[in-house]
Amino acid sequence: MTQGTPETAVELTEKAQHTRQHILDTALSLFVTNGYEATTLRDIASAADCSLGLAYRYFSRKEEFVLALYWQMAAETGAEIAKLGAGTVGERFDALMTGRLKDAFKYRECFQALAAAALNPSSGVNVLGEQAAGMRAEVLKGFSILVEGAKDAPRPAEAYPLAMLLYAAHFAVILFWLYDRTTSQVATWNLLYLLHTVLGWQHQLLLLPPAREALKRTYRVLKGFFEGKEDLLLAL
Amino acid sequence: MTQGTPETAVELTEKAQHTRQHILDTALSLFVTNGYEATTLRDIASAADCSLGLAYRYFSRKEEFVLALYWQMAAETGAEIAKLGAGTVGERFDALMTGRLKDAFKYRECFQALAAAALNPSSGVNVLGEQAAGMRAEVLKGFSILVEGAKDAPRPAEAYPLAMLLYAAHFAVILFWLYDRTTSQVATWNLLYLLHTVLGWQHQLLLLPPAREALKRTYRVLKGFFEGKEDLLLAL
DNA sequence: AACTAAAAATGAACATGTTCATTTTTGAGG
DNA sequence: CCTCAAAAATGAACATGTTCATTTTTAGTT
Repeated sequence: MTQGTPETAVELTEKAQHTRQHILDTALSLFVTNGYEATTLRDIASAADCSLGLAYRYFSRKEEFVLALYWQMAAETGAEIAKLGAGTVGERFDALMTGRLKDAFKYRECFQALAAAALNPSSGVNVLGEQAAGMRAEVLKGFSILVEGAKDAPRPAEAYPLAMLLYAAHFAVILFWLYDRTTSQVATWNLLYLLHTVLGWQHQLLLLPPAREALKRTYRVLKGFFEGKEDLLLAL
Repeated sequence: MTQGTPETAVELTEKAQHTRQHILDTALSLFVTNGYEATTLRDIASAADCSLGLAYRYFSRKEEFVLALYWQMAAETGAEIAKLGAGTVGERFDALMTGRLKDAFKYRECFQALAAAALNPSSGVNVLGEQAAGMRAEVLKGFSILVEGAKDAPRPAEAYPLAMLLYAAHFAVILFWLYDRTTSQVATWNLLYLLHTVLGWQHQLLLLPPAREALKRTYRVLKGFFEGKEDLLLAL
């Protein structure tokens, strides 16, 4: 609910927490004013009035600063869903994403760097996979609530698969937004509105067996993808 | 059709071409054997029997090596589409992507690095945008042919929008594949099969006005996204 | 107060991508 | 064969992310 490093093995003393937070705040503020790439770790250390080595005591790589921010935002997503007003799945998803992206705007460049790092499995930054499993489960639960609490919720059997689909869509939209070069990210807002429309068909569509079957298959694919398991059920 | 740097302003002499190609080949082979990250530019230079500086004469950054590879594969995509057998849109798309991904397999890690760089607008590597416009147009034309030559091609008005959708889907599948941690990328193959199924509905679906409208809107969103223009028609 | 082990903090050293001033090679013209 | 400017090639120097051996501080115990 607060910030940074979930499921970290090591406990930090109160003083360490303070120092860590101070360095993190300094770093984020430098990122916002000067940009992520342009901010060197020496800049951060000197702005935070500490040594280079100390920054590395708390953040094992540069991306870790943004990762801390990401954890914070991911955690907030659950809370935001809870605050969502009544409405259809489409409306709730739209409202959620619009809000989240607006919040993230000032850190857009930071998240670009994070996405780049996360896309590189060898970078050690894992937004998906192992360590993130807890957070993923939590956000997924949030999307379940989003679906189940909607006016046009599908039948129970389809609710969780649909939630998974929205979870994947939420990542896709974030990626789209990060790389959207249209002015004011117009394309992203149009995409969200389009999704709004298409999600409006969801309830009717899922009355048809082929659509239900496709959703189930989509669910299996995404589950395999996010969990990264070998998924012994190979095909079909 | 051959390799590297399309629309490069500077002309290279024959000797320069040779040297460049030699360095590129050396680099790619090192990438494959030792991995992209583990291969330093000093490794490349020494394996290619040249100085560090010379490598930079031909490749302004490390990612440029993989970018050259990417251009080559993107160019081949057009040729692969032409070779595609008869079949439905779904079958042809499936066959194309399966083939392309199998070809790309040995460079998977390289492309991960490239994707990471490409995702970072500040990195100067642009797989989309300006310089890539020519290649994009060409590949898009390829997808048009894929659609129009299919047994279940939609009506002409919908062909190009559908081609654009496939173009976007092809990027999405590549990204999915790059980050697919299931064994042998099973999730990706399942995804492709799923898309195969869903694309099988395309023809019937596009007889319905709402679906046609949605496709048209999707087209507009994607067009804006890829061209990165401000797209004055703001909403709806 | 003295001692001490753990925690916190330091900064020099390193690796590697990148730049650049300089040198060497090439090849056309006289 | 000589000249010389352009092309090709060099390698030292730089910037910055990262590591690590070392020093300083902290806090609990005697």
